Amino acid sequence: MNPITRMVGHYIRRLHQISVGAFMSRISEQDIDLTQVQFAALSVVKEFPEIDQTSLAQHIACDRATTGGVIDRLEKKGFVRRIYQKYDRRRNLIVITDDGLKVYENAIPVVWVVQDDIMRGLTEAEQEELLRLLVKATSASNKFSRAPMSSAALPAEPESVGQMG
Amino acid sequence: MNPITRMVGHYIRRLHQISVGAFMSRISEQDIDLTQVQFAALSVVKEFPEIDQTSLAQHIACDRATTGGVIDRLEKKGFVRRIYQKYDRRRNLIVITDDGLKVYENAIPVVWVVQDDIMRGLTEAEQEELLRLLVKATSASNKFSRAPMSSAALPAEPESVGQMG
DNA sequence: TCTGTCTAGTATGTATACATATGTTTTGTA
DNA sequence: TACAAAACATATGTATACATACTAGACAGA
Repeated sequence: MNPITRMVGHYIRRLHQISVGAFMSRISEQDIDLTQVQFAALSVVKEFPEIDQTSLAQHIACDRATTGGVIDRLEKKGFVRRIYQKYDRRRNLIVITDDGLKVYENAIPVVWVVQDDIMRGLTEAEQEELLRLLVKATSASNKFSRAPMSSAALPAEPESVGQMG
Repeated sequence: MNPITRMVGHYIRRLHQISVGAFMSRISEQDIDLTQVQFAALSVVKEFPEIDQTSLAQHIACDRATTGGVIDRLEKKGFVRRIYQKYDRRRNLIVITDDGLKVYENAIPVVWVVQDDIMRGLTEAEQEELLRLLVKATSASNKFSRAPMSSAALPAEPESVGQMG
């Protein structure tokens, strides 16, 4: 048997592919033009109006360069706007548009369908356990990634690791 | 709390980032120039000498275009060679080089360290359970991805995957 | 005020990941 | 044998993902 079939990383990569594929498949069915990451960004921008890009990056667990690209594409579609300020000209503040809000709310039900697609091979108890273990593993290993999720975006894990982002 | 914190896809993406980050971190410590996917490709090429790119793609669960790029980079580093044939000029057959074999074998111990990095926040029982659920979920949802893993690359008995080291 | 440091965003380059299209070659079938 | 169909690799374009480097701006201490 090939060694890669014993690598947990291989299955994580695979499940990520499946997750992305399922999202794109289900979201296309509804004629919605969003990716998984763009949806995550929209949801954060909706919850925190006038958030700056660096804070947004921490919430969606991307680095600043990647987040800039995500915002570029969302802005091009008219789903968010950048607000340029006077009192701190380094910062862009991001806000969701009416179109963005509409798209976001239409996409929410899709998320739960995708959730089921990804884990449909598991029993209900297994689904809950997988989610629990994913949350636990990501919280514990947060420091290994260059773009760690912000503690604000983590579900109540007081001893979150220092940011490197 | 933000809805993305309840999305399983978000944690899968996050754990994938962590997994890739841990691999690059540990592999760099050993001055080895390989990515996770390149390692997977090497391991398949070593096990199946003169494999063609499409079969390789199925084993590492990438599409053909991506796999072509992976082979390009491995070839540029001198870790694999493409063999162009006469009796079927559509196919490239891939073989591992001596350098590739050396690098591959040096990288193997790193994989188990990474395994531990990724799941270090979990108990031993939880680690086995996570791996089992990942295998089960990926097997069940295989059809949702555009680049499904070939059945040949899937473990015949999921239980055996849980054994590490 | 000046200066060094920090921060925010961007630019560039590399690596997956995949859709779609193209071109070549082989194969199956009429 | 001729031709349609399938297979294989590649080309192009888009989207994460991140390292590194750079610019501009803010800020704190001398």
